[in-house]
Formats: sequence, C-alpha cells, structure tokens
Amino acid sequence: MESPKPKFYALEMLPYPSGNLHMGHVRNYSAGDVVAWYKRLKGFNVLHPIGWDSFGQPAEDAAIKRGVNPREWTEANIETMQGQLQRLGISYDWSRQMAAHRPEYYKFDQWFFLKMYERGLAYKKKTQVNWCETDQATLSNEQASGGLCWRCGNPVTKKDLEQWFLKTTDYTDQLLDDMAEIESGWPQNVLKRQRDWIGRSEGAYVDFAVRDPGLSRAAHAAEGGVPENHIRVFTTRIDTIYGANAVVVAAEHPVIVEHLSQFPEKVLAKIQHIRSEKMNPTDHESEAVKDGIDTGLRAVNPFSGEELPVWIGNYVMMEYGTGAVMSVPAHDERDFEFAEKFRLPIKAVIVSEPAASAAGQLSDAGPTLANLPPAYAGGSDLPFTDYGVMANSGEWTGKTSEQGKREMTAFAAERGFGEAATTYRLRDWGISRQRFWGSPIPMIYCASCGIVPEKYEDLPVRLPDSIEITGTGESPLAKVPEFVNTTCTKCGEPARRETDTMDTFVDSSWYYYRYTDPHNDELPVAREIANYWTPVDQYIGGDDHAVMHLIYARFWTKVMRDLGMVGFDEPFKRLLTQGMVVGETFFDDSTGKRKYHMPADVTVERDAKGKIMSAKGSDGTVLKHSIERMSKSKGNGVDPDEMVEIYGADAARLFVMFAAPIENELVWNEAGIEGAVRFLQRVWRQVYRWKDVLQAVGEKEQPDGQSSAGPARKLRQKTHQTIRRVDESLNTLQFNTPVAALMELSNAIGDMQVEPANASDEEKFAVREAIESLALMLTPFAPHTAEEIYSVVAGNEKGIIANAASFPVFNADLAKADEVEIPVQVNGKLRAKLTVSPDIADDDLRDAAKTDEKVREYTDGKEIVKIVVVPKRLVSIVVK
RNA sequence: GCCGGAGUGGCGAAAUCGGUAUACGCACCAGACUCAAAAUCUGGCGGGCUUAACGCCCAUGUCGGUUCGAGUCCGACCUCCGGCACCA
Repeated sequence: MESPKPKFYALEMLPYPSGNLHMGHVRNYSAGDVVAWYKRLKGFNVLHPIGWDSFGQPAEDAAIKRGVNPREWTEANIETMQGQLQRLGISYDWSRQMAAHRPEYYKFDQWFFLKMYERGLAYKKKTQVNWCETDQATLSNEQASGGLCWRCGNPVTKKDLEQWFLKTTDYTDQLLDDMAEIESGWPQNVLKRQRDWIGRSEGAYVDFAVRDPGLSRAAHAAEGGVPENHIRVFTTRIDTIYGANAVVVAAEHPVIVEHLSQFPEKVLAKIQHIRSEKMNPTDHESEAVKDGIDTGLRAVNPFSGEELPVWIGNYVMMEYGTGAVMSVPAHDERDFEFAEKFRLPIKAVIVSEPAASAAGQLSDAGPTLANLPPAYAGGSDLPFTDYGVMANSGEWTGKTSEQGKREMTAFAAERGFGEAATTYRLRDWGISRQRFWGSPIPMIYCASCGIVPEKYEDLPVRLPDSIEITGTGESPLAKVPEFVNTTCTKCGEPARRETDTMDTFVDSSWYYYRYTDPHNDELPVAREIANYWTPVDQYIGGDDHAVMHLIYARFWTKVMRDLGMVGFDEPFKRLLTQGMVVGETFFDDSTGKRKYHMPADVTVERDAKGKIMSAKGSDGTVLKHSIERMSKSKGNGVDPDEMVEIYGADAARLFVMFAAPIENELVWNEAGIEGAVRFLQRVWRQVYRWKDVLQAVGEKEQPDGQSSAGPARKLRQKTHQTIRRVDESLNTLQFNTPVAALMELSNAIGDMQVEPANASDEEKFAVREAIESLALMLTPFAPHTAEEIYSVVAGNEKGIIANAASFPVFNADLAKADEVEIPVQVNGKLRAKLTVSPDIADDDLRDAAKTDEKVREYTDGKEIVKIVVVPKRLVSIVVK
C-alpha cells in the first residue's frame, strides 16, 4: 500500500503441502510469476503471495498409517516445498505466507463461522455420510469409491449424522447472475460448469390431490370433498400434464411415510429394498435399473380430473424439487423407461410442429390433435421430448408448448393448485468432517441451553497438541476429554464441544484476503486493506477447481460483502485455468487394481509415429499404458528439484511456458528442455561477446544520421517488433508465443554479421538496445539469467527493480518495415510476390501487380474480371 | 446418453479482422571446427512431380458450401479429449 503505482494482485492457487512439488505446480507458479514480473515491469505495485492449504486428509492418513504427528509432518512438508519454490526463484512475498493449520489462521475460519451462525447462514441438519461399519469411520467419497472402504475393503454403507451446513443456497441467484461481472475475464467452460452445477431450472409446482384407496369417491365428497393431502410435484413441462400416467415419488417422500401402516407387505418390501439400495454408494459406471411399485394410493390430475396411481420410483430423488414427479412417459425418457418396464399406459400429448399441421389436415381419416392415438408423436419415435404442439389436452389442445407452459402455470396458480417455481441443483454446503486435521467448529452443546456458540474473544478453539489418531470411531476429537469438556458460554455449566472439524474448502475460500493483511489478530482482514488489494486481478490455477473451490470462494466473498468487509461482489476478476501436466504411465490391472511400473523398468515398442505398440515390465508381464496426470506413485512424475539441479530453474521455467499454450494439457517430454538450456546459453554467449561494447555505449542516445537500411536498422526493427509481440501476448496471457518471439530476437542478434570490434556507433546502439530489451522481456520467464544479463548492460549489480528498469517501450516507426512483400494471386492462386514500400498506395500496388512479369504470364490474353487490393497486404486478380 | 472443446509436419506448436499455411523449438540429416568425441557454428528438413536451372501440382480429420481468396465462416459426418450423469 501507499504506493503511487496502480496495484495488481497476481494469485495462484495455494498448494496442499504433500511434501513435494510436482510439475503441475511448476507450471502454475511459473505462469503466475510471468504475470507478476510483467506487471512489475509495467509499473504496477504487485502483490504476489503464496501459502499452504495445510489442513486435510493426507496428514491424517500419514498419522494413521505411520504414526507421525500431523502437525510436524505438515510443517516439515511446508519447509521442503518452500525450499523448492525458492530454488525455482518464484518471486513471492514470503512475509505474507499463510498456512491453514496454524491457529492464527483457523481462528478466523471459526470467526467467520460464528458470523454466519449469527446470520442464520450456518445451521445443523441430519444427512447421510459414507460409513464403514468395520472401521467405525466416516469416509470421504473417494475413500469410499467403488462402494468399498479404502482401508479395510469392506462394503461402505450410509449413515445418518447431524452435520453443519452453510447456506450457499441463499446466494444461488447471485452466484448465477453475478457471473455477468466476470464473464469477460473467466474461461467460458468454467462459467458453464458453474452454471450447470447451480442448475437453475424454471418450471412449476402442481398439486395432485391424494385419494385414500380405502375411501370411495363418495366418501371423500361426504367428508367435504376436500382430500386431506396433496402431493406436490415439480415439472418443467406442465404442458405435458395431460399425458401423465402416474405420480412417482421417492421412497422417503412424506406421503409414503404417512401411509406406511396401510401399505401391503409387497409395497413395504419394495420400499425397504429401494432404501437399502440407496444406502450403497452408486457405482457411476453402470446406470441403475428402474425399479418401483404401485402403492395403491391414487392422485388426481388437477387439469384432467383423471385419477392416477401413485408409484414409488427409485429414480426419483428426495433431495431435488419436491421428491415427487408426474410421470409422462410419452415425453420424458426416464418416465418412458419406467412405463415400459411396468407396462403403464403411454399417451402422447405433444406432437412436433410439422406433424401437428399434418394432423390438422387429416382430421377425418387420421389423427387429430384432440384425439391422437396413444403412441402418435408425428412420425418420430416416443419419447418425444422436444417442444411442439399440444394434443389430447382438453381446452389446451392446439397451443404450443411455450404457450401451454405459460398459461397452464397461471391457470394452476389462479385455481390454487400450483405456481411457477424455480429449483436448483445447488445444495447447501455441508462442512462437517469427522476428522482431526481441520479447523474445529466453534460450537458448544449445553444440556440446558442447547447449541451455543463459542465467544469471539476465546477463539481460536485450538486443536489439541497431540492425539492418538486411529482412524476409527467417531470424530477423533471426541476422544480427547480436555478438548470436549468445556463450560457453556451462556450459563457456565459443564458442556461439550462440537468435535467435528471444517471442510478444508473453508480455508481456501478466503485465504487470498488474508495475504493482504497477514498478521492482523483482530480480524481476518481489515476492510481498507482488503479494499486496496482485492479483488484479485489475475487468478491462475488448475481447472479441476472450476466448480467447488471457485463457487465456495465466490459465496464467501458475497457473505463478506454482506458483513461489510469488502465492497464488491466477485473475488477474482480474471481467471486462467491451466491444463494438466501429464506423462505416460504403465500398469498391470490384471488383479483388478492398477499396479504401476516405473517407466525406467519398462521395455516399450513404438511405431513410426512414436505411438506405443506394446510395453513389458522388467519381469516380462505385458503392461497397459495410458497418459495420466503426473504423480510419484504412478512413476511418471518428474521431480522439480532434479530438473533444477540438471537444467537450472530458468530453463525449467522457460521450457514449461514455451512447450504448449497454458490451457493445453502438456505431455511431458524431457528432450525439449535442452532447447531452453541452449537458448539461454546462446543469449548469454551473445551478451558476453558484446560485453565491452554494451558498457561503452551506456545510455547514450541513438546516434544521428542513421542509415535507412543495413544491419543496425534491421535489428532495431526486429527489436521493436518483438517488444510489441511480447507485450501483446503477455497481456492476453499467452506465454508460449512470446518465448518464440524472444528466440527470434536472439537469432536476429546472431544473424547480424558484425564484429563487435568493427561495429559502428549505430550498430553498437542497436545491439545494446536489443540485448537490454531482451533481458527485460526475458525477466518474467527466466529471472536469474535476465538479472545477470541486465547487470552487464547496466554496469552495476543493483538489479532490475532497484535500477527502476521497466518493460521496453515500443516505437512504431522503428518497428515498421522498410519494404514489404506483397503476394499476388491470380484466380486465387499465389503467382508472384512484389517487394514494395509499406506505404504504397492501392492504385500503385494494383499497377505493380498488373505489370509484373510473372503475373502477366497468367493474365496475358485473358480478360481481367476483377482486381481485389487489400491495402498493404495482398492483390488478387480474377481472369477469364 | 446429454453438453462443451479440439483435430495443422516425425513431435510440441504458430498463423491479428477471411489475405504469403507450417513461425519458434524438439528430433533428424549434412557440413565446418576437432586426432576423435562432446559442445558450438552453418545449411537442410510437409508430400509428390520435374528441371542444368526457373518451376508445377497436392496438403490444416472427411465430404460439401459461401468467397477473388478458407486452417479461419456455414452444413453434414468421423475421431479424440473434458464435464455432467436418473436434477423431472
């Protein structure tokens, strides 16, 4: 702060301190450093911090498996990785480092939790978790993948647990609508995935009156004609309601629970079956088979008055909409499948537009809209799920789907049996974890006062220093009496602490604010400091965080805004998602589990294109191969330390930026990096060659009487063209092409056939300008080399920043070519190239093209129909 | 299944607004330097045809369209990658 320069906040996603940096990190942080350095050289006051996402499962797993202390393990890893980052020379402000597991940080996780609790944004409810009966432990989704416990291999079940939730759904519309503010700075696919994740869906609620099969219609009427309850369904296609053949509800639906006592044995058994099936985590590989049963209950379609059976269906989710749907098999694929399986009637009520007009004309012999054969959808096979024209739909027949939706929704609202409704896929954020290595949730359970929050002044609720973590049983903290036993903050009586800890996404939802004010022990961040540095100007990270982390961080920012802590809606103005760094892997999966072999031990046969034909392990087993994200356990990892050791940090960084566009997947190829080393060495040799000249020329102005051609002019032209290219590329976050441009500039210096000893003043000046520009533009990619070169150019050791050096300034006159080559096409084919002045007038260019000898070979004796002149670019002649 | 993205040399890739396709690098080949090798430097490097030389034809996944002109725009298809996955 307190800088006259404009601020720029460059941020990269913080790493989990696993113990080792991998190439994905190198790519991410190299890109971030390019941005940070570029902005520094462009005169910005740059904030470029790093920290540690240091709570989470791996530390706890290490504790369970190897008996290490998670805190010590984590701190040691941080130290190692900090060393790796420093060896790479990423320009971080280390004084701002944060680590989620330190009390100074998680104190404010808790602070935020209390603030949210006060505002009704944090609440408790019962929900299901993955549970291993054998280990007596809750499992994350990946620990329960395949339906088996990762540790003991026994089947995983679901268990009801009271859990804390944050009300992300209070912000659903903002999370969706505020995307407009960041539309231009975020990748389209990330925005799209967020939109899909939130899943806004507009439709209507419709109430179906339930008739108890035990009572006759007459009895219902006698009781006042009003059925005692309703099933409310959510539909986006109210226009298809005349085609409903049933109301299908989830097995947990209240109407089922309510009537449980009167269902026959068969129905109860099915309910039991569906529920227990849901207990097993679904295997996403295979699609579940539709299942269900008629409950015997009847519901009345409020539009047609038709009585429909109420079914239980395993495909209806209690968590979405109302947990009940109207089944319209003719116009919904799931309902169609369900109806076919259980032989339910299928009635078409929407026909395609062309079929609708045909039906209208065929009214005598063929189908009419008011009386369609059941399976008719106008030639196309059922289910017909598009919009069309309504048929068999009473008074609505003949209207379009759009009209029908609008008018029928209004009609339902008028009559009091429905209303327009919007539902979302997004749920509230469950943050409870039955784990040790996370931020304790600062709540207290008192026998007389109930759930009571911890006092702000007593934060943080600290994790115990040492603890035995077995990985079994309830939350590990529950077994630590010193932690659990406390007093009620309200009545002072003995009470128990909450023993769940927070999801680690909590830590990463606001860490970028903490960097701006890292030592504040009163507040997470002071408002004025936050408002100076944030929002983040450029965020860079892996696109695997496109949904969860980025939605939670956006949510958190909106909450902070509502708490008066920041003055904006969106935390990240621009987002860049980098592709993964991947490598070849070799494995044996004959046992059902992938057993990876180190590439060094694998014999590979490749075809001419380098594609792998076959691979054999050292013991002769035939291996499968794949391209996967680099990781140590898969054997395709490259250790950044080793790379730095062999090639140097600059070459490693330069190559990672050069090899491919940042958003592409990067298939690791060791050979390429040698090119980066060669380039840096070549530049260094050039500097050394011109060393004496560079220092002699100094800051001297361009000598007078420059010639219009010759090597000096040519080099200056190239220098300024390169400045423009690099500047533009970095502005648009392209990192591979500016490296190519710098290589070209270096080649141009080399191509100048002038000996330093014989160079004219003009040439000396041009070389100095080229080398100085090269050094400065190289800084973001290879800061160490650049600094060294710069010190030669500057004649001092103070460094780029201390010398107040800035990004070279582009001069359009100097960049302009003396002559340009203009292609001439005849009938679309390239026939000649003219060398002309870049300022040539269109008419002159046209004449030059017409009279060109080579062009005339193709035009003589033919009629010129048309000549297209693209100013200063191209001439195209059409002949007949 | 639905939605999105991408297909350019042996490889990673470049190509502003529809205007010289293949920049830059890797790999490879040849030459210089060297007793030799490494390093370095120089040159070559999409395919085909032809010539003493100039040159000509074809090529950006496939097929078609628009245009004086298409890697770029439009339509259909093929392949690969990613996301979602009973969301009513």
